[in-house]
Amino acid sequence: MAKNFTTRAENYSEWYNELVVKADLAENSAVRGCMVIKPYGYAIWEKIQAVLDKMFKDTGHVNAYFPLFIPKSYFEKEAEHVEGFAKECAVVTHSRLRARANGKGGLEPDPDSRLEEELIVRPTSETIIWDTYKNWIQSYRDLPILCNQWANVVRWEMRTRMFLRTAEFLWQEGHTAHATEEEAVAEAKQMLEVYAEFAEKWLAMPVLKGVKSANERFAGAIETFCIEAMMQDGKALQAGTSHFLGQNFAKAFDVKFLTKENKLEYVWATSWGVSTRLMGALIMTHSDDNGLVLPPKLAPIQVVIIPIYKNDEQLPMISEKALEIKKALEVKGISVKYDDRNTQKPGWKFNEYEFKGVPVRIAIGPRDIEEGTVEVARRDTLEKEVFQQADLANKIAHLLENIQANLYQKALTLREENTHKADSWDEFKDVLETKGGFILAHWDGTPETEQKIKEETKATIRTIPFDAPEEAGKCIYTGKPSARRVVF
RNA sequence: CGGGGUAUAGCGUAGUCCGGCUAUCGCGCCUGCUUUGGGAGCAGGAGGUCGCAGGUUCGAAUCCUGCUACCCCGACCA
Repeated sequence: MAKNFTTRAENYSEWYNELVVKADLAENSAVRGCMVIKPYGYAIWEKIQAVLDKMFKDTGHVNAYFPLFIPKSYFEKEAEHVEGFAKECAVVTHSRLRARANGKGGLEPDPDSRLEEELIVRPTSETIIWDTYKNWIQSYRDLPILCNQWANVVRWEMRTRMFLRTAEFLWQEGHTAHATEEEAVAEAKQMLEVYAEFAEKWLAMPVLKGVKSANERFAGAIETFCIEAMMQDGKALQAGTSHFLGQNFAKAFDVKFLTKENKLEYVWATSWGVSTRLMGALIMTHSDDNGLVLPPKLAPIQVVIIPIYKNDEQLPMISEKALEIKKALEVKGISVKYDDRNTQKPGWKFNEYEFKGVPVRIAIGPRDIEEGTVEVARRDTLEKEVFQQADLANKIAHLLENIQANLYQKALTLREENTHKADSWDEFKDVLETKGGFILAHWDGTPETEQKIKEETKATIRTIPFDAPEEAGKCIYTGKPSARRVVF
């Protein structure tokens, strides 16, 4: 990726922001740190929702909905959890407004309406869900509970970025309750697999599956599994997490059940989530200087047809052919937009749909009508080719598959080119400085060492990969033995 | 929350140091004509509490004080 998307974009961040604006995905809201997701951006989110929702249901989950407000005291019940989220909560203190007392006009919270207990706008729903689950669970026959919630959450972040970290964001959060530790761990791992499959097959984004180190773990979890992707600037992005919560929340909310053997035991828990950040990942993984590049499987518009005509007499004939093509494509399940607006010129439209990342563009004009052809342009390579109209639908369907595969391969190649091994402290620092990207290195497994490495180099352990080969080595920092490499 | 920066039309900006005529220019928008295979040309037109609140001054976008919002870097995070 070059950095000349616009003359103003001086770094990757600016490039990304420009891209979001030009592709018409979202804009900053008047509300601090929040964003407005525009119709085209939301269409992508709906697609993500639809696919994930089906995958959740295929793995036995059901949807439910829990309250937006959480009583403050719920947070106080799980010590680590409250510590993790306390600094970024929106707090509701009053229930009504009144005219300002100083008589200058305007409104102020009515002091008489002060809430006895403040309500927290959910930053995540573990607490209120576990408070609810307590009432749902008495016996092993009530387990497992496999619920998912599609919702918005609020985290009062210091610094925000569209899609990647907004004060309010949309997500799904799964919360499950199990009778045994093994079952809960299996659930957490299964959902990570679901996320990884979604990322790779739908987003065309290769991910590393693994475990978070203790320092990076979710507040209140025993183990955090994650998928990590590499963006085009070589930086890592956490694209999804799945947590094994052990019995922490069951103990905090006193959720016990009677086993077959009539023994009272605490329930085992998991939670897992992905958010609108996935859209940020999608943008940063594939886009180029001409705008967004969407993988065909997620594009709200997969094919756009643009008529080219000199005068209004030519249009009906072209439209007839274009609509015929549109119909043939739609029969194949391809989503097609025919843009016959006479308010914009063809060149303008070409640019417009490139900004929007539409995978395939078909242009059809008088010349094509005569010769029985169309001009087909693919967004990923920007190549144009003349296709015969005969059997066009099959050719386009094939092309879409081809683009999907190509995007994945391109992203994978980029990751591989930017992943290096380091076997000594000097080599580690050198690679970090000169190459960046992911570094595979040995680590002694202690939080202290991780912390020291972070302090000295700013590098963090992104994940401890599941599929890392067993390989004896020495920690790059302390020289102590290590069984496998981790990803910095 | 620490460091740096910015705020002028829908968007991007000039002007601010050194106060002074009707606040500059480009994109976009509207009207008309000509155009249409890669962001059209010409002509005309509409659009402004110069972030907010005070202050200094004959006079403030410009100087002073306070506030707010946004952007970048860091810490934190999905």
